[in-house]
Amino acid sequence: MPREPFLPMLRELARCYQAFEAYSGAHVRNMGLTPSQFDIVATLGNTPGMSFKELGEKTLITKGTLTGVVDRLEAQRLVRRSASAEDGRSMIVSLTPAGARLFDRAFVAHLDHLRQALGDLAPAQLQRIESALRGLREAFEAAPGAEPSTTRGGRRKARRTGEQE
Amino acid sequence: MPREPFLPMLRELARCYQAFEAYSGAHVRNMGLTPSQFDIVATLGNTPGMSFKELGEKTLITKGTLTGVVDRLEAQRLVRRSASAEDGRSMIVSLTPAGARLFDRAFVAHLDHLRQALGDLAPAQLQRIESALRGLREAFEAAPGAEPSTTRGGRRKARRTGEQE
DNA sequence: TCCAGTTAGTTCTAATGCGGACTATATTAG
DNA sequence: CTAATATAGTCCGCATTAGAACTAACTGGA
Repeated sequence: MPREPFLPMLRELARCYQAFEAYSGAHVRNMGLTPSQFDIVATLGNTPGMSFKELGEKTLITKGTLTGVVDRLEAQRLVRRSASAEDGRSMIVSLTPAGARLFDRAFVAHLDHLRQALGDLAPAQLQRIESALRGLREAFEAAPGAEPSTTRGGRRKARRTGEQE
Repeated sequence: MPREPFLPMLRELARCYQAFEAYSGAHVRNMGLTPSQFDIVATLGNTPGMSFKELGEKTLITKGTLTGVVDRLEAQRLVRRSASAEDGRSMIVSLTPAGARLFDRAFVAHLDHLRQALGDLAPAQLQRIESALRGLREAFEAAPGAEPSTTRGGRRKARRTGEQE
């Protein structure tokens, strides 16, 4: 048993995230969507649409996965692809009227569901958790060897070229 | 923009977990393992082996997934299945000598990698993060409608049979 | 003993998920 | 203008992921 003080914390991070995913995901699936699909619908709600790149950054879904998820949402007539007027490479994803109706129903219902779990936590407590998590995330992102992937965490723009440990 | 105070916190939870996965996963992949496979090897290291059930609880991998992950590790001769002497239904998974050697190398290397990101965090800070996360997890697990899955979080033992809201 | 109910693992399906190769388009250097 | 480079999405291979159905083995009570 190595006495690394951060190991129990990392274990708790994984358990906590999985508990959230399980709680949130079960409810989302009851509404006929996968968690990723719900993320997309929730992100596109009340917007005029956005590019794959922007959608991927907001939902933390990598581009390769995003193509498939949008494909399936499009097959259900919940979202629509259209060409960008500004950039010939870019596609705009937006909600169809049916998608917007689903958003109106599902998003509110999901907030209610989350409130059942988190409604009792004080705002100050939520703030503490959030800042604790932010500090932890920044530790990972700032570490040497932290690789900004093509889509995810694209904060810094193209540092050195070869960053293999 | 609904003013739910917990939404920014949940977003930060997801971002933080993904940052950890990206940081940890990239290193693990460089060693020729997937994150799940590494989890299994790390969990089995320095133990006489354990059942699928126990392994699933410790690694947070559901049993259906576990079968496939262990299959691939077994194909690489890193782990071994053997029948349990006590329970005819149960299989014991343990590291082979090659798996134990991999554990010795990879686990230490991975701890070093994690220390590069987390080594500067004070123990008190780690404690704060850990207890913040524990409180959050317990909120999800205690919420009405939180369902302990077959493998994960098996704290309560087999309540009612059909629980579909 | 016998049986109803439970549990351990496997199998199956559908959907992510990541990384890398690929195409088409944009941008920049010269 | 033209070549080199970078970017947006798609496609591919491989591995995970949840959940449900299934089989075999255990457990309890009558």
